Order: sequence, then structure tokens, then C-alpha cells
Amino acid sequence: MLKMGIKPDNFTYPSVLKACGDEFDLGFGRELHRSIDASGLEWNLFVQNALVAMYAKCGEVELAYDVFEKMPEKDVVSWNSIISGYASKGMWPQAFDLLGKMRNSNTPINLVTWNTIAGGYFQAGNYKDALGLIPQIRKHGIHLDSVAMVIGLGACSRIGIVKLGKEIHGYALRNGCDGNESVKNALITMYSRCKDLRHAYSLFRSTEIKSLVTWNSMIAGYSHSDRYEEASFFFREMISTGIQPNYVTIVSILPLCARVANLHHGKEIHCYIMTHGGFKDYLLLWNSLVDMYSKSGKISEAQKLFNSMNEKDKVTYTSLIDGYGMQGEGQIALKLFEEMNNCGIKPDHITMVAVLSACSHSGLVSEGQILFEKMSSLYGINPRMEHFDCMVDLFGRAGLLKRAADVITMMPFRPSAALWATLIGACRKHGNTDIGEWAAKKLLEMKPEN
DNA sequence: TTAGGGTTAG
Repeated sequence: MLKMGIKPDNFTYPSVLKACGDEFDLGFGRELHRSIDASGLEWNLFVQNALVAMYAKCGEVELAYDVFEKMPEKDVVSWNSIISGYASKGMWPQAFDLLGKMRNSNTPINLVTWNTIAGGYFQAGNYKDALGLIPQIRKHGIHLDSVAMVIGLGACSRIGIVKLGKEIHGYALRNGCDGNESVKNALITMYSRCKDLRHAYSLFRSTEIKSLVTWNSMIAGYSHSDRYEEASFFFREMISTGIQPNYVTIVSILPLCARVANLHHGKEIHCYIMTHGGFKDYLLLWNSLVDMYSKSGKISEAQKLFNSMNEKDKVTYTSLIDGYGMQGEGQIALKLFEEMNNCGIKPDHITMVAVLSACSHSGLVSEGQILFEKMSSLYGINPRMEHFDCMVDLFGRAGLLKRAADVITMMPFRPSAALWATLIGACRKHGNTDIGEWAAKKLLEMKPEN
């Protein structure tokens, strides 16, 4: 268009900027920004809003704010764009500060504003807070739209509260949103994640035009419920209807492959990825493969794959560390942990579980203890329940039953029945009746949790 | 024309 000498106008720039945001093409976005400044359209509200949104989507909230701040006139889209930028980065103080300023500016808050906050909560894993917004929205007399429902259903499926999910389903039926594809897929996910496979299945079968996401929702749902046969059946049915799987399909089905007795299915999928294009850029996918081989005890396959990867993150390392740990190769696991730290990849609480359990399976008592004690000072990770579980197991396996018992007594969490059982098992193995009986008594005293 | 959403690994 430019080559033909046609000048972009106040309609062209927002559309192209939106595309930049969707593709995270910051380079082209900045180029457009320079071109806008030279075009005389730099004060157009639509153009400015689109610039704010583009920078926010590309993760450049400061640049987004620079544009936003200088805008002489702001509308609800401007505010929503900048709030969304901060919320998606988890910068909550800034997001809420702006929400307050938006209220003071007499710009009316609309459903998109609410959905932005709810979506931010969802991304941060605050599913309860996301759900808590629904009654607030309704209190303002605003009707939920499909986006609000999808977020609400997503939160229900993560927490596993089918009752609230059903209420949203009812709301969708009453408001004619049940035919919306996204709502349908979110409903399938909600029911299947809440282990109500019957409802998930009937919704799926009643969907006439099934998109890739519909199939993925179903496969992920059954996979999540450990139903390999059905998940695999849907996978094959999907391919037979001419729909090609994408990386989400593969990532959904791989964890199940590790759990079935032979690795045939997992290898088949690995082969599929190698022979079909379009998968190489998804780290998530390669991590799932490393994890599958690790969990299946094929540690040399996992290592081979790991070596072939150009990009690795903490999940790649954690999967391999976990694999070596399960094989009783604690020293190798610790070497990998050291390597990841040297590479500047920060471990998180799941990495620590893998490392500590590797120590426990290989009898590396002092190594495990040192790592546990230095977890928060060295890596900034506060010990969680599962780390204490690892320590009880570590001492228990080594026959240091008094120290295992001390961990349970001192830990700032309510010990689970399984943890008492771990200690009792260790006492039995090492012939310690005193601590064993004490633990058994504690286990029997436990009140059932509500 | 510009803002929010569904399937996703350790």
C-alpha cells in the first residue's frame, strides 16, 4: 500500500497496530509509531488507543504508559488497554491504582474493565478472586457476556467446583449464550475437569461443528481424569475427521502416555511430531516429551532429547532432575541442579521438590538437608508443605526417625494422613516401635477435614 | 478502526 503511494489513515493504523500486538511484533509496532508521529495522526484517539494496546500486548507497559499519559483525551478503551497491560504482567498495585484513577476520571467502568481484572486474576492463578468478581458485576446491574462466563467457568474448572459451574451453565442457557463456541468449550472443560465426564461428553456430542479447540478440550479433560482409552479414541477420531492436532493436543495427551504400561503410544506421538512440521518452536511440547520419557523410566531417551534442545527452562531441568531422582541417580540430579543454576535458570518450588526427593531416594541426607535449609535464602523459595513431606521421607528412609518426627512436629502446616503413613512405614522398616506407635496414635487422632 | 475470553507441560 505504501509502495503504491497510498497514505495510511486513522483507520489503517489501528488495524495494523492490532495485528502487531497479536503477533507480538514490537519491532514493526515501533516502526509504525514513528510513521504515525510523522503523519499528523499522532493525536487521534483511535490511533493512540491502538498504540497503547500494542505496547501493552508486547509486554512494554512503560512504553504503553508513555503514550497513555500524554493523551489529551482518554476514553474507556484507553483505560482498559493500559489496565490490561499492567494486569497481564501481574503488576497489581499499578493496575488497581489505574482502576481507581479511572473511577475518579468519570470514565464509566464497563464489562470489559471487569473482565480485564477477572482475566488478570485468572492468569495469576487467583481463581477465587476471579469468581468473586461475578457477584460484583451483577450488583452493578451488568449482565455477563460470553467472556465473563468463559473466565468464570475456567476458574470453576481449576478449583473443581462443579456447583458454581452449573449455575453459570444455567445462566448461559437463560441468556442464549450456550451456543457460543468459547462458552461451549469452557463448559466441556469445566465438566471434565470436575470429573463429570457424562455431562462433558453429552455437550461434546451435541456440538455439531467441532473445532480443534473443542477436540482439545475433550482430550485434555479425559486425559486429566486418567482416561487413556477414551482420550486416545478421541485423538484418533479427531484425525479421522481431517483435523490436524496442534501442540496443545499433543501436550494434553502426552502425560497419559507416561502412565500407560508400554511406551508405544508416547513414541508414536514423538514420531508424529518429528515427521509433521510446525511443532519445533513450542518449548512446552518438548518439555512434555522430556517429562514423559523421564516418568516412564526411559532416562537415556529423556537425556538425549534434553541434549538436542537449544532452549531449556526450569521445567526442562525439573523434568530431567525428577527422572534421575526416581532412578536413584541423586548425584546426577544434583549436578543438573547445579548446572541449571550456573546457566542462570532460577528454580521454583517444584524444582525443589524434585531435587529434595532425588536426595531422599539416593540417601543423600546432608545434601538434602543443606538444600532445604538454604531454600529461601539462596533461591528465594519459601518451604511449602510438599518440601516438608520430602524431608520426612528423606530422614525416614535413612532411618533417622527422631529427626523425621521432629520435622512433622515443627512444620507450620497440618500434617496429612499420608505423611503420618510415611513415617509409620519408615518406623516399621527400621523396627522403631516407639515413634511408630506415637505416629499411629497421631494418625488416629486426626479429625476428618471438611 | 482501538480494550477483555476458551484447549496447555514440570
